[in-house]
Amino acid sequence: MTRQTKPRLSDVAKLAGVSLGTASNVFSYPAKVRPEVRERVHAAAERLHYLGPDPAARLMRRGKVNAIGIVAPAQFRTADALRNPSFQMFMCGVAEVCDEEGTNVVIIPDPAVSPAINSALVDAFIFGQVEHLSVARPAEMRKLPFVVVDFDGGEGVNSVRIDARTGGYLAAKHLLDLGHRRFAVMSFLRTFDPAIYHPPGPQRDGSIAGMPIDREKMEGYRRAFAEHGLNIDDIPVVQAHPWDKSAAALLLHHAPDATALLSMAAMQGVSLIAEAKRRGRRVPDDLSVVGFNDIPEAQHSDPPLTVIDARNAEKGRIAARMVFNPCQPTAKMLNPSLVVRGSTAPAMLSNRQS
Amino acid sequence: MTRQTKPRLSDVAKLAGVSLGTASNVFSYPAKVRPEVRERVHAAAERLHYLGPDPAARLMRRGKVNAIGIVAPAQFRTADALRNPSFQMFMCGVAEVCDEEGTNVVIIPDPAVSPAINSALVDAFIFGQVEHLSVARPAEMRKLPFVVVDFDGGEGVNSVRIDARTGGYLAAKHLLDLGHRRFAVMSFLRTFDPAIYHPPGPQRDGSIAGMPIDREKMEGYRRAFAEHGLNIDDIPVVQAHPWDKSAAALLLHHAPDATALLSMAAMQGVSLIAEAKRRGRRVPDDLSVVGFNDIPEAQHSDPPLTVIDARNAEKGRIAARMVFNPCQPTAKMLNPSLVVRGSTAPAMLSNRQS
DNA sequence: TCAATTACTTGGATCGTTTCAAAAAACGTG
DNA sequence: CACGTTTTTTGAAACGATCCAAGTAATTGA
Repeated sequence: MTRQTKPRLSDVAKLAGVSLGTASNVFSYPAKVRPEVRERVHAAAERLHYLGPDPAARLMRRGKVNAIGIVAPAQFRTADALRNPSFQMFMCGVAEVCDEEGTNVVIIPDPAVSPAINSALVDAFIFGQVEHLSVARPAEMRKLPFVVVDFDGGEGVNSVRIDARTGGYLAAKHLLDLGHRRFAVMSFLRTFDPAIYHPPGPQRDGSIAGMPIDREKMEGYRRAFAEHGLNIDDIPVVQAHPWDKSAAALLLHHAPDATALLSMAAMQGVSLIAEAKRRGRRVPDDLSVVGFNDIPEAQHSDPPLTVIDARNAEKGRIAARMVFNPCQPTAKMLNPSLVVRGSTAPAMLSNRQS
Repeated sequence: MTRQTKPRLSDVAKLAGVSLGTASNVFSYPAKVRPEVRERVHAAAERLHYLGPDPAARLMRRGKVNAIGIVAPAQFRTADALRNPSFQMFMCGVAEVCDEEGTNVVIIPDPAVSPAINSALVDAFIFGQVEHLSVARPAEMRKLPFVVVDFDGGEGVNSVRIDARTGGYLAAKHLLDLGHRRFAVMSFLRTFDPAIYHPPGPQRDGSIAGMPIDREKMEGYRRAFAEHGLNIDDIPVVQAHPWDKSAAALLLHHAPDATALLSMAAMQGVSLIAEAKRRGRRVPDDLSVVGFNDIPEAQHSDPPLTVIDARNAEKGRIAARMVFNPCQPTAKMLNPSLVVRGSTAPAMLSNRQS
């Protein structure tokens, strides 16, 4: 007998001398089968090198895949998701729970960029940083549980998000409390287009921040500034993709006298430190920098970057648990915290007085 | 009519007044269907909120999932894979190709740790850093194409690997050429056990390096040393998990007079720089460090770490292309290169003479 | 020993598509 | 309009398991 084709459960059943149904039970509900028979079936499976029920066929009947899908943030393809440090932390959190549950993780590009989501075989979806609820349509249509991240889905939708408003507030307040009064902001640009410089001015709208969550950070900054009689509209902003290496130079060029920088992304915070040092400015002596998201790079830069910890891993864990134990849909909000490291210091007296 | 259950293709076909087969063709081979009919079917699908063929059923018939699986390195669960910087780069490379092909990526724990691989719905497997060919059994049994990484699978098995021997050689030669003569090595421990100090001695065997690829690095070091009349067995080695933060201190404690450090992992290289600075040693003035794998952290440390670039992303791209265009199985070997950054400098004269 | 109870097994229906041979329709031509 | 081609459409048979009602065997109690 040539083993041309892969063994099916029916082959195993035949060899073991039992019915297909019984063989199926051996693999799916072993308790239902007499140990002796079970043994025989396993032996037959062994001999045929049968690896267990075909996942596709099982899925078909059972409707369960043993996998959950993480959908990349807006405009991201799979590779972008894997490259992004804060999303990596989020995925790690999700994966920790999946490892416990014994399920696989599928990474899926943003549906706006690729239709791959429609052919994704998963039991549930986690939509990473969401802009519109519409991305969740495929999940709703397929009646699969899902969670949206960093977005308020409203009634009846699971969501987890960080209180970015408070995060922004804490970042700005930290610098203000250190006596800083001359600021510049690095905000988030979703696309890979060149960085944009937004000069101070009262007419700036929400578009100077890339995602809903970034607008919230900005509001947090605004509130902290207001408490010190400053207006965010008077502060220069550069909007750039998190990996745009030219952005740091652009910001430092347009805000040469700022003593404190607020970055909405941790990577840009790290770049700002590097670029500042390159320009001969000492961090934190001449210039303080605060980033957002406590990524590993923030800890290894020199000096280590002070950041707002957006608790990405925890966010991932919570999101995963939500889809694993489907219950009343809830909107969970996490509290960020300030992690003070070496990139911030009191403003020098000379700067304070200005 | 209550829409309790999700619409099936047969519902769409009925509503559109065509046969099931034709409706199927509309979604799978539109060219086979008259535009007018196609239109009608699409309209019916629209009305029923039908999202396209059920992936599970399609998979069942077609045998294609539109996803490929990346299996985590030995002993790694999914979360470990996502946390490891050099494996991240590898996965990014894979993902880039998958994004082009429009397929999803599934991350699967090492079969030795979790059986999730048996229920993984993928069209092909990429086995990340492999120790034994046996991990590929599930792929062989299911007759799915696969590639093993950093391992020679022998005849008839696809593989991609870095020439780690040359990598090790380049790293050691770089330091030797700079005049260094007193070394210490940080090698790789697969488990989370405490770091192990291996004193110099002729009896040390392969176990002082964790994976096949690490033994190759060690051989590269040995060759370079031999060219300068040195013996690797006379050099202290600490073997540690890449994220074991205590390992750097252990190494510097046991090799206080080394002027050059060779690390088999980039993260440990970064840690060594940090720990050395903490102990008041200047890098690269007093101490040179070379790491392996050009991860982002290597670029952002201070000073930036000199590394061997193991071309992880390229490795991922090649692995992915191999499983997408199944052809004659090949064993592809990549050449590493030395990336000189700020963590290495000529040995001081006083050290040279010793 | 027989009926009642319990513990396993069985066979066939089913999941929602794709596939493919065969039938039907449409088309072109003399 | 009858004929041969070509283009479309049809209907039934897979794909490889799970599920369940119904049947058979083993066990118990009297």
